Amino acid sequence: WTYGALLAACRRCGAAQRALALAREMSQQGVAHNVYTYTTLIAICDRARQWQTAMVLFRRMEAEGIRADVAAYNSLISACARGRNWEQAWAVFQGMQRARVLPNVRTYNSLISACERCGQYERAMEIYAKMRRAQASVTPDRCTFNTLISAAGRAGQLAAALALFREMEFAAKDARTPKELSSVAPDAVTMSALVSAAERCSRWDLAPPLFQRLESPPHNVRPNTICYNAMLSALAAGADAAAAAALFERMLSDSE
RNA sequence: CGCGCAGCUUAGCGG
Repeated sequence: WTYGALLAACRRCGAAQRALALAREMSQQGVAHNVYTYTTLIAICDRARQWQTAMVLFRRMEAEGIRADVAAYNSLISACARGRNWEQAWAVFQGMQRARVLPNVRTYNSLISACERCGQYERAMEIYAKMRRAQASVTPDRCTFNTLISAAGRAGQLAAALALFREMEFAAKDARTPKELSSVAPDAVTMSALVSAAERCSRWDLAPPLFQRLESPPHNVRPNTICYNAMLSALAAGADAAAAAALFERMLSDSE
């Protein structure tokens, strides 16, 4: 409906208050909410770090007899993840299975993200294994790997982070269609996650080669500001002033 | 023949 599009637009613009006002207006005018408007509202709670409110909305939706679909569950799991509550995220996932709603790659990515944010690297890897084993097995995408690399880096598991990156490279090499390739090819997020992982594991020496490998063929990743910041941070931690100065020059010339 | 914004996932630094 037109209200649904308006709510989505509010979310994209970060206008959470405006969206909530719109939602109330809908109710007052007797316009029924549906699974799309609820999902948008839950996603707004997600970004606003209000996982409890997200739970309330979800329950209200169910109480109104609206069946949650995979996207509705995903937005709720994501809200729990951002709220650093992996146990709640897992509970929602179990409820989803009881309701016989099939998880998709975003479901697993959000669960992995919940573990990552809670410092549960091992658990993140278990979920990764689980998603591939499931009867309706789900193919990991770039986002799955990026999140796992970040989790490994935070856990001080640099070897694991590098192994995940290698898996990613293989998946990209084995891609049979452009669509498949674009779903797994490393990107700027991969680059910053790897550089940060090297820094966190005190292997500053590995940051420049990783950066270079990502920006070279076949990956051809274009570093963005976040990548440069991650690199500068790693070089600073490694006390490599000369390399940092050189990188800074490049950063300035690249932005032209 | 494919694609086409009503909804869901990932990275750095500073504050």
